[in-house]
Amino acid sequence: MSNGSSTIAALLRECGSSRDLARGRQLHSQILSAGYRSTVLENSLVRMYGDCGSLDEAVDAFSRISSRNVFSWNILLSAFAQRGHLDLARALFEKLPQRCIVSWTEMVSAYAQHGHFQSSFVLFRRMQLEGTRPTYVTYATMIDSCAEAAALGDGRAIHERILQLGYFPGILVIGNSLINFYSSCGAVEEALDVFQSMRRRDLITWSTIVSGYAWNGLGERSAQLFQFMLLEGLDPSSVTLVNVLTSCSHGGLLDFGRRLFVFVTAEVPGFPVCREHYDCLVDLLGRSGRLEEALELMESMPFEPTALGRMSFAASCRKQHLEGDLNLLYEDTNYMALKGA
DNA sequence: TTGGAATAGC
Repeated sequence: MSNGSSTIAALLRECGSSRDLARGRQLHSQILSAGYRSTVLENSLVRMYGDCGSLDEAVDAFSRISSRNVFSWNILLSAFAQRGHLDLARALFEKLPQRCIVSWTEMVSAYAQHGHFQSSFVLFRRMQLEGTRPTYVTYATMIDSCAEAAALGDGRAIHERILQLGYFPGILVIGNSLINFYSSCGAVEEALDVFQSMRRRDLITWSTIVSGYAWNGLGERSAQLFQFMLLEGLDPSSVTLVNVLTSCSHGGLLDFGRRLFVFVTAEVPGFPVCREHYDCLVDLLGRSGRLEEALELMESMPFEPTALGRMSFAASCRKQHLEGDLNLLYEDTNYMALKGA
């Protein structure tokens, strides 16, 4: 019987990560008709609805839990926090019957992810004053917060603390966050120092450092590191390509980005090319001032551009203060953007 | 069972 409910919990989890609300609801009614009742399962339902973005149903499922535990509360908090309902999340947080390190970290992380750098810092301090010890996840969150705010000094201080606590170089995600932090602040040499002192590196580590160089306009070194990544036997994932192409856009690396796209899609067997990659390419061309090429690509690519892709193209046109012929092009795409949005 | 993995222009 408990076997059955753990299988259902896993299925619910799948629905959440693929945002398959319809299937989640279906499972929900199956659970009800089978008469399954356990807090684990009820918590999984709240989580599924939260992950699918249906907060009303998450709240409803929460309110029906017969005996709520600390997991139930944290899952609800996370549903509010991750959808950006910071006030709701905060109110819940201050009433929470039991508050643990996960609740604190979730709240700190929510502020960081939505650009409230000060609030995340204040809460991080309060948490320690109230006697809760941060874990490495909390520190990784704080490093992300500093990356988001480009707060080089604060991030360095946290880096120091991380070293004192011994969370680096041993813990992989701490290293990954630090690389992201230093390169977001333009401190690529420090990002490389972190990269080199890591004991273990995964695909995220490599793609973060490759992106970091691209983001800062250092195409040669980015390309070099990308080669090393392949030599290490790591295949770029779909996310890696989006990530690096986006960084190329930011760093103005038109040639590297274009070559990378061609290489990966042609040379990596079974690489899952999707519309997001084409959107990135359109964005890269647009930002590099190649508006006509971007438009050609939009018309010839094997996927319909997404609303985001169209918007980014329209933004490139607007940014370049188009005149003459290109004005027409702007009108067209603006129209497309409006239609697509 | 809950919080670390990502898709980043201001």
